[in-house]
Amino acid sequence: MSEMVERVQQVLRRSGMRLTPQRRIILEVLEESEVHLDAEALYLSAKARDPNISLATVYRTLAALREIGVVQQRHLSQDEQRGYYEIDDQKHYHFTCLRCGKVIEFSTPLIAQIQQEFADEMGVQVTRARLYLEGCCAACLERAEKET
Amino acid sequence: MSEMVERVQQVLRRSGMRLTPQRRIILEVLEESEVHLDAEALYLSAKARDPNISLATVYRTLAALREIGVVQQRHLSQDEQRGYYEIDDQKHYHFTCLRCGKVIEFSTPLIAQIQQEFADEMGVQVTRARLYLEGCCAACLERAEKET
DNA sequence: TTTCGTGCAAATGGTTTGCAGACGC
DNA sequence: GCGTCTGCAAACCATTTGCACGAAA
Repeated sequence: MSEMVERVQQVLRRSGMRLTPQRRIILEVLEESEVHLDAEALYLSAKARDPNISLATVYRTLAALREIGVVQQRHLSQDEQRGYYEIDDQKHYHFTCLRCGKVIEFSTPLIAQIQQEFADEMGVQVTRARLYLEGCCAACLERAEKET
Repeated sequence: MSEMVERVQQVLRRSGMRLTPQRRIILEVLEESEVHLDAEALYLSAKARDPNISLATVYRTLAALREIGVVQQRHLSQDEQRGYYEIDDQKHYHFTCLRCGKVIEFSTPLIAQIQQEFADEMGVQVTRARLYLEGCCAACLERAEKET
């Protein structure tokens, strides 16, 4: 069992929840995936390991994992209402190419600074920051250039 | 006619679209609203001025306005899939209190810096940045304090 | 008089839920 | 055994769409 899955088991336990085979599969798929998965994609990958798993279980597991802070839901583009899911390793952010859909992850210390400054100024507590950049990736820029 | 509405009319024209009474009402509601509206709330406010207006028209208008860059759709909390809409005045961001739902708008020059640095580093073009902070507002922090 | 926009109602699609059985502690 | 979890199917709800009519250039 991966270190991450083990950690999640602890957290689940503390909330009176269980690490079932289905939940383990979903965690593994999330952990191994290179790309950002929506519920349907996650369901299909999970189904490959356990043909009996149901989409409802995927959603319920995602809800449970979000509740305990293990998984984050993303809205990668402003024009999409579907959710994408990933293990919450906190401090990384996303750039989405509006042309080809490619997603690039990045990080920056400036977000922590913004968070800090805003919290100090307003007397609030900031527990999460989401930053999404959108635009056109290098490959698409190049392709657009050629077409001109 | 407000300056903003007039400006929008130009942009609509350029795309072969019209500024109908319904669209004007929706723009006015968006412009005058203090809070962030979802489609349903926008529909109700618009209906107060024109009882015949339909929810479908609200959605179609929002889609049109987003297409020409006049309106932005927001996902104010990670746990909500419903969209909230506002006139796109670009450089301001949102803090949402997860306890009471209060939304605070703010701005910071650091986002422009992040955008710039990322674009330079990766050779991409960044056309939009969305930043959402979530946490607990001052009032809710205080209330929580008292309850302890 | 052609094009674009609207209202209505029905369809869509992602997500949630009720229920009865299965499983883990 | 008790309480949690699952699969299935039905329900939900925000959003979209087809269609026939209405309005604007």
